[in-house]
Amino acid sequence: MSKRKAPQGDNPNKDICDMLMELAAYERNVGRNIHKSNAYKKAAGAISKHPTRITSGSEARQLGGVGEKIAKKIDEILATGKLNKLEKIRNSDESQAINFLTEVSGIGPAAAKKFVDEGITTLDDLKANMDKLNHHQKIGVKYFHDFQKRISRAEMVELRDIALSHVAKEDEKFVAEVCGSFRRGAESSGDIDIILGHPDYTSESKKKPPYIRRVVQRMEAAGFVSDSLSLGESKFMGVCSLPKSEDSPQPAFRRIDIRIVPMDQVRKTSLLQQTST
DNA sequence: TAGCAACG
DNA sequence: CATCGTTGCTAA
Repeated sequence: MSKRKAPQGDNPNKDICDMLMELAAYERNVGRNIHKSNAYKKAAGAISKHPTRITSGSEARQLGGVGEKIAKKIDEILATGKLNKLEKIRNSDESQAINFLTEVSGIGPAAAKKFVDEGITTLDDLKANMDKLNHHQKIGVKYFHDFQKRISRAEMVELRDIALSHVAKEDEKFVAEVCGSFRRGAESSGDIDIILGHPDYTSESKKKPPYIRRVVQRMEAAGFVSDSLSLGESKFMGVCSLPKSEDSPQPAFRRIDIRIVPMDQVRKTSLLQQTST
């Protein structure tokens, strides 16, 4: 489906660009220095447009966006194939802890940095400091292991059927579609994403009817939805699971998103979203 | 209430 | 692939 980007898929300086982009990510997420980060990004962007292999830092400087410091790093990369600073960053306890904490739903770079500064670096640390977490983060900790797991297509079908039955019970005029990778026929998905439309809500409508809240309330009452991460007029993000049956253990808890879009955009949106998860 | 953080 | 819209939280 998707084509080549534009400049060149065969970047002769890819190794350099990758390392600069990694430094950019580090400066943004750990150093919390957006300007340094942007400088690295700019340099990487300029170099990626260069059609031939860079042979020295000073050559790179001609391209613009590359100054003395980055030029020196390029020399080191050309000489040794790696960057000492980057090696140290990769191995640092701080980076590893931040990278881990970021895997918890609701913890982004800023919160991860703050926790690490306070000495909170592991899942157990988080569990011992639940009072320092917001609601979303608490859910992220509670279901950390479940959220790491993929959802088989068979389970996705079950989740879909349950979810759509609740939607239909709320109002049979709803149109509902599961989008994301499931729609493309993927054998597993990371979460379940449902798009909702209703004939009484179109682009022309002035106000958004409280459809989402009603649907979610019904799903909660039925025990299908167990937690809410956020719930607004047009979007719900939360947690659901298959019903627990007698002999089998409690099924995994899954992330579920429900969005309502104007009726005339349902098809367009669900098709557009096909590239996520 | 504005502005940041996080998600998708 | 980055950007942006939606939501929640909190400082002022």
